[in-house]
Amino acid sequence: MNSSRKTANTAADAVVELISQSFRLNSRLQAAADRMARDAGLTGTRWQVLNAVAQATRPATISDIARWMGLARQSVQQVANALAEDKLIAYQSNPKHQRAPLVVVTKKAAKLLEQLDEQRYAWARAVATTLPVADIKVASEILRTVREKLSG
Amino acid sequence: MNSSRKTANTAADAVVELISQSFRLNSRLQAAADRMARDAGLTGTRWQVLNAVAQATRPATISDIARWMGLARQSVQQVANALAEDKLIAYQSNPKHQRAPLVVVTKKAAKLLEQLDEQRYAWARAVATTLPVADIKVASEILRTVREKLSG
DNA sequence: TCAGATTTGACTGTATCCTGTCAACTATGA
DNA sequence: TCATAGTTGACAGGATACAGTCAAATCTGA
Repeated sequence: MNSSRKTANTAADAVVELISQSFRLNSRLQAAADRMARDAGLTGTRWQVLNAVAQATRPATISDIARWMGLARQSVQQVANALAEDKLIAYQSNPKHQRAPLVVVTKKAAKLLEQLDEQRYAWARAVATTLPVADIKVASEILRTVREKLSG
Repeated sequence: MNSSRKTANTAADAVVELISQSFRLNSRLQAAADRMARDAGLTGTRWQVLNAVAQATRPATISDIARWMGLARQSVQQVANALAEDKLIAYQSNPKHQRAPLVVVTKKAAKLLEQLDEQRYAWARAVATTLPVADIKVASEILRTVREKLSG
């Protein structure tokens, strides 16, 4: 297979190459997340949704979570309903919108997330070795900026 | 929603943040690819598989393509079979392995890819504006290195 | 040479993830 | 106030993406 594409000469070439790397990395990340979440009885996706709910600075609606993750509203809705079935999240009535309840994680889920967070950091420390922190931060910023250009 | 997480203090923090950005970006990229491929009668995924087949330096098997993309073998197999149904790829007998045919794009697919490549570069040029090329390349390298740490 | 390990495509079943549609609810502006 | 536009969850259907299993083909090492 072609593992080394031609060097990027223009900014557009560099962006195309970055997108290619992003796609290829994401497949591996999803697989890694699936493996890690498996012991906890979760899938990578359910973990990500659960994590997004937990990380929200204030109780959020399904639509809020979906916008934050960049996924379609209905994709998150389906996963969230499955999580609610398993008592990992709970819906609370939303005074601002009768039809759009606020989502919170249950204690049961909080414990799972705590365990998974340890695994995640152990994994992250292993990945971080030999990588310059400054470069990692540059990469984060680039990804964030590209995403914002797509979201707007 | 929580749009600004706490600043990464350690290398592990930086990696966790990078992964989060990668997931969120990928959702948007997939959506953008789907939109672009739609006019050509493709989905984002079919375009990516088709592109991987076309980019291969030599005729590759489905397993080769899957390893390159980072997806499960059977995931690519299913998409490839659909592409073959639509006469966008063709299977050629593989002298090295009777059971694993080599995959090539058809002329029909080559034309589609050419059109899509123009759209992709126009898109990439728009995204590239205001982004330092050096930073984009740093990001690419980081993503590539992280992926390789996961593949091994 | 040749038995065991590995690779591969087909098949099955489950979990995402998307688009589109609908009705309920909310926000906006005249 | 009130008609209209926008948002939201439920539902349906199609397209990935995965794990697991099987049989055929290939590879490996003794």
